[in-house]
Amino acid sequence: MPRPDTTELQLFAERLTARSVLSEEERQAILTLPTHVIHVARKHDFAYINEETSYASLIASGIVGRFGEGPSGARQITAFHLPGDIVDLHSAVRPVGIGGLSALCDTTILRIPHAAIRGVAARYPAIAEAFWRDCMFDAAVLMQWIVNVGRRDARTRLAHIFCEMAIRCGNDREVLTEYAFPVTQEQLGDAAALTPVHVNRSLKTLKSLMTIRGGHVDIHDWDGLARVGEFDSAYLVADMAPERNGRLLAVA
Amino acid sequence: MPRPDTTELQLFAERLTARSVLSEEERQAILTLPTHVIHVARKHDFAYINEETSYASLIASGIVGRFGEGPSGARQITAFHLPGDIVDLHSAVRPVGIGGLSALCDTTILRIPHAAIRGVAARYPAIAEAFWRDCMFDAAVLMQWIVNVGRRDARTRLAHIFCEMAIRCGNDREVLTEYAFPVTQEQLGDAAALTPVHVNRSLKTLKSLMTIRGGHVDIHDWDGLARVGEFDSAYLVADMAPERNGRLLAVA
DNA sequence: CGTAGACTTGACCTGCGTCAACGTGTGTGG
DNA sequence: CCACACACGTTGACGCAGGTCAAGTCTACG
Repeated sequence: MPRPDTTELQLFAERLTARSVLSEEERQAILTLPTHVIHVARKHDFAYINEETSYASLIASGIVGRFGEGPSGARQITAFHLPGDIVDLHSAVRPVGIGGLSALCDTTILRIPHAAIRGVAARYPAIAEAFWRDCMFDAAVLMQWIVNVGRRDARTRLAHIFCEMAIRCGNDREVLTEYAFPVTQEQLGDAAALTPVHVNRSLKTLKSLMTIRGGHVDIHDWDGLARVGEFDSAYLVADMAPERNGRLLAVA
Repeated sequence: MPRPDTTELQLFAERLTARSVLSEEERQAILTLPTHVIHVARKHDFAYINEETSYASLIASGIVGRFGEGPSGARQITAFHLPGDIVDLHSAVRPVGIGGLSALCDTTILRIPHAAIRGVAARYPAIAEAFWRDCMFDAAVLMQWIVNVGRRDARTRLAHIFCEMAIRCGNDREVLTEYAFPVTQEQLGDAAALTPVHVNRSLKTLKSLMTIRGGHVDIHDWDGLARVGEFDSAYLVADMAPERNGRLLAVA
């Protein structure tokens, strides 16, 4: 009888194999990772910067934001994480909180002990490689986020975020012109480095291209939105030329 | 007879061993990596986003900025790299440019073929782990950069950058109250998401805490600068508790 | 000693923040 | 089934940090 968590681990395994080449045995090793379910209510933080951890967190459902904050308490969201993401895979190799983690809506999480993650990575070098590569995709997103927050105006920033989520919600394969994105305008502001008031005003100027209502995004004009958002999906998608993503570290 | 590049590889090896535990044999494997020297004149770009590469770039001397840019040509520097850094270690596992690379001053670079990097990583799992960990330190810096650009005012942003460089120039061990940082105010602006004019004005308000002149930074009041810059070095420094940084992936 | 790139300074402008009030929807208890 | 509360969204008036434009000044190097 299959364990109840298999479905969520499968999501994670799919994400990995979309970017890296894994054998069936390796895939099975991922799917049999031990997990422990926890629930986090919306707007609750469940990890803090510089905190030491002994497990990684796989999102089963919901949305998680990683954030930093200034002494005044002003938050800056540095990344959104969706179901199937391990929000802190990096902690396998440096088990220190690199930022806070907050559930943006009601979220359920599977905790995976670091020991187990390190175990599969040690036994299967191709898995270690896949983990490392996955972390590098996240880093690519971070760089775009800096450009977004640093060099674009409010309208453009928001458009860019909605474009990015449209791709990521479609599992980096297809563009979803409609997807669930249950965040408040205040949280959008924390991500885009804007005040909630200005988010509201800017969203109105995007009305012909996209709308968000009740946590649901509708993109009416993808090309237009991508143009306004100065969005190029290249940084997100893995082209799966096997010589790029397959077992580069495997001993000959 | 030692090869001429050994000195620079040693810098890189030191950086690795400051964060990860490596055996003498593994250290030797790093030091005997094949390299090829190239020189890049100041203000010249030598890598572009989405470009495919077959080597990684170790800085022997000089400073390199990674940048993104908007369609209008406005640049945003997302990271500074110093001698001893491999600016694109991530490319070992995803050989696609994640951003442009520009020499901020005259810079000499050692190119190391991906094949060689993958070779040592495959032969020595502890080295693969060290590489991965190193990339994660860079990611931690990226997150702080987002907070910096998103949520702080001009004066604070600049102070934060000078604090970060004071630690990094001291090899993440000591705070240098004086260090070489040969960048123009325009480049500082590209990093802090400010115009050169405003960088100039903001630097003047920091005069009592630090000054930069002719590419040389003098910090007159470290505590004051760190306070103004809302700077906490925890994200940069590796505490070397061996159970955190040593050979986590080594098979028992 | 001239020229080009960096730095400086001033005057003015604007995108976004701030503050404050008012809608709107949804879930809860009576 | 209503009402009331609370969180979220919306709108307007106004202020300011930082952008923009433009004119110097300094410095290194040929």
